[in-house]
Amino acid sequence: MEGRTKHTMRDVARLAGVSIATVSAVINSSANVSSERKVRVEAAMAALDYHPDEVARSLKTGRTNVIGVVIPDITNAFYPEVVRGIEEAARETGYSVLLCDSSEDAAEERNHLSSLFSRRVDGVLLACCANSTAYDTMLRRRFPMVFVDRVPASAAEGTVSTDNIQAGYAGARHLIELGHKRIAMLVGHLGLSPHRDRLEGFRKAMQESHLPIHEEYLSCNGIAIENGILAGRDLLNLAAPPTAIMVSNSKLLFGLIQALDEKKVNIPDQVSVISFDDYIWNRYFSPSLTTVAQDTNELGRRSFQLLFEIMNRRDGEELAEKHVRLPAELRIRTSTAPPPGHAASLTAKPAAMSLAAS
Amino acid sequence: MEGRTKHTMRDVARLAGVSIATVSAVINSSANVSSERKVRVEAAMAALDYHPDEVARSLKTGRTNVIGVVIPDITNAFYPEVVRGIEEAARETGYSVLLCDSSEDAAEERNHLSSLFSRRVDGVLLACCANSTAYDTMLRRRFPMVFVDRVPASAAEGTVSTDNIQAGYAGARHLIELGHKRIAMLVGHLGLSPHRDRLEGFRKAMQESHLPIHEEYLSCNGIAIENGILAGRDLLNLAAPPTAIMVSNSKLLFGLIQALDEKKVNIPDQVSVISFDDYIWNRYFSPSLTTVAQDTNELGRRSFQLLFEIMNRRDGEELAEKHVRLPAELRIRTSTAPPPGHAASLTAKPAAMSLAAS
DNA sequence: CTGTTAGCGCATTCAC
DNA sequence: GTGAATGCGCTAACAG
Repeated sequence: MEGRTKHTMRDVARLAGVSIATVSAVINSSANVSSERKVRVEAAMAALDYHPDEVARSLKTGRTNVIGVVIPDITNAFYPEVVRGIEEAARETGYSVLLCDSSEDAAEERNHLSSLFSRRVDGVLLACCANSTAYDTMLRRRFPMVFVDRVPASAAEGTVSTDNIQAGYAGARHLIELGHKRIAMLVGHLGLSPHRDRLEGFRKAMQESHLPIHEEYLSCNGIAIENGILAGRDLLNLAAPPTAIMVSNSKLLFGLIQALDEKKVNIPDQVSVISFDDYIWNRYFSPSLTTVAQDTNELGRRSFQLLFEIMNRRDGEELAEKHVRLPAELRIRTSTAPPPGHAASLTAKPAAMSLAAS
Repeated sequence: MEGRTKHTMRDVARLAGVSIATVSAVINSSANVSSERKVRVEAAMAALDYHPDEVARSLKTGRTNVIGVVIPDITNAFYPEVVRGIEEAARETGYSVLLCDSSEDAAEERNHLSSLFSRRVDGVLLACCANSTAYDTMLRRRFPMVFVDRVPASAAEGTVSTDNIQAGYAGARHLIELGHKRIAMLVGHLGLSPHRDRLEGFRKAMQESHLPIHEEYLSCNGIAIENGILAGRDLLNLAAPPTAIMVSNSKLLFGLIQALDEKKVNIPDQVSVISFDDYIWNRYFSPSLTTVAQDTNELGRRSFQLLFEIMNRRDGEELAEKHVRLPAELRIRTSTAPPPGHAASLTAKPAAMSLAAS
């Protein structure tokens, strides 16, 4: 075998002394082949180091067994975990993953979607970026697609996300139960459903407790570190700064921590901090970080499963579950505490770790 | 346009009133087509929402414009940054990325490699896991392949990695210059080239300074958090515990921090800690973490570029650069300090941030 | 059970 | 410049 010689089914058939169709049959176990011939074919395949050409097979069958995954930023620690879940589920089902990073850019996203379409992937998983509209072209083509995490309001079906309203609610409840009344939130970007939803949950919790929401306590300028720094500084300069801050994203969190550090503000003595998405390092911060966690791996798995259903459904068939919504889980650590000067925190002791079911 | 209707070049040709070959020519700008006909073809393509079938094209041309990327663990924060570099470089060159996660499992890696081969990707980027041998099958097939980060000793060409010997040396030098003499290292896994190389650099620096290396100061049991916890506990239980610890991996670091925390050992007053690979959160730890950083994005870009060369070289042609080695950069923060009881640290003040060139 | 045959959609000779 | 014909490697429908 000298190197990368191309061998086709013809070669295998010839060497095994059978027809091409027989080779195809043993590869796909699509028809019954006598075990004697089967052995001969397998021996020939091994001898020639033959591997079926998936490209040719795809052209013939019209399926590639590849899905496209378009995410806004793989260096955002949230997505690798989702991708892992997708990849695992896909692999178990015989699919490969074409990974595309849109860099939070709508034009790039459009290009990727178009490229994936041309490559004839069987379906697409999309976490869309702000101002994205590329997907409706795909939807109009009846292209199998599922939205993950970042879900457009217009999606009639095929969405998988954490219940972010619940997540925002759970985080805010925790702070309220600790006795906080002046609670701020670094929202992130209102054009992105997770952020928008978390704010909604926050509002809901505040209203339920008849707590005022000061507009100057809300910041929705973006999801980068820089936004966190600026928003943090602004909050600390307020005449009546908040006693607790909820941050809807880890990058914003880093910015906030930096701003807090500049002013030598102590967590949690002077201000409590709670963040979304639980990363492994959160528990190694000091103080360790209270967060509202998502099951990122499950998010990935479920989104593949839903896509799989869509890819394989019969024409016009309805989905058993059009929208998958996963529970969020509050993880209490030491970055949240009763507000300064607050009396005993007995009533504030939370009863359960998970508020998802409330 | 009712949905996902299949349109081929035939349809476009018919609508434009030209032949199939003409359509192909305008798509590939492979031949001169009169501008009048060109416009007609383009209009027809737009009207039919036609997108060339890359599968068919690949079958015909023998190239897929897809590369495979096999990494051991996408949830290891190191790899997403590498993948980002790869993806950017690939996209700029018109390639897509098929992402495979081997879960640090040699058998899984083998399956992925085999699958990628069948899918006729044009080349593969591989960060191999321990005990991996699957790649030599690919190499024997003369399959274009480049090793990234984790490089087998046997690779005759096509490797891209950080100079980890230098990295280990730089980290150890920093500790030595601070005045440390009892220095430990959580090595990770000796079957993985980055870890092995960092240990070598560590040894080199110690020997240069005539400092002894106590075998009980070295731990090479694995790269998981658990290994870090156990190794950390062992070190602290020693009669003469180290005054500085070098950790070759972020997961080991988390484990070590946990062990230190259990014993209420203060960083850097009682023990200095230095880690490899600089992640965004490292500077937000308290104390902020001194690390030896790699240029992960560049690692990705360069590995794609090298693969690109290999994929496109003429038969037997030699590579301009067979092995790419990138410099590491020491980033000094507050987790490293002179050892307890050490006199003024004037001599210990490091002169430059980057020791890469030393 | 096995072999023959006709395309899948496209790029690419070759005649015109 | 343009168009008709051939085949990339495979599957599936059919004939033996």
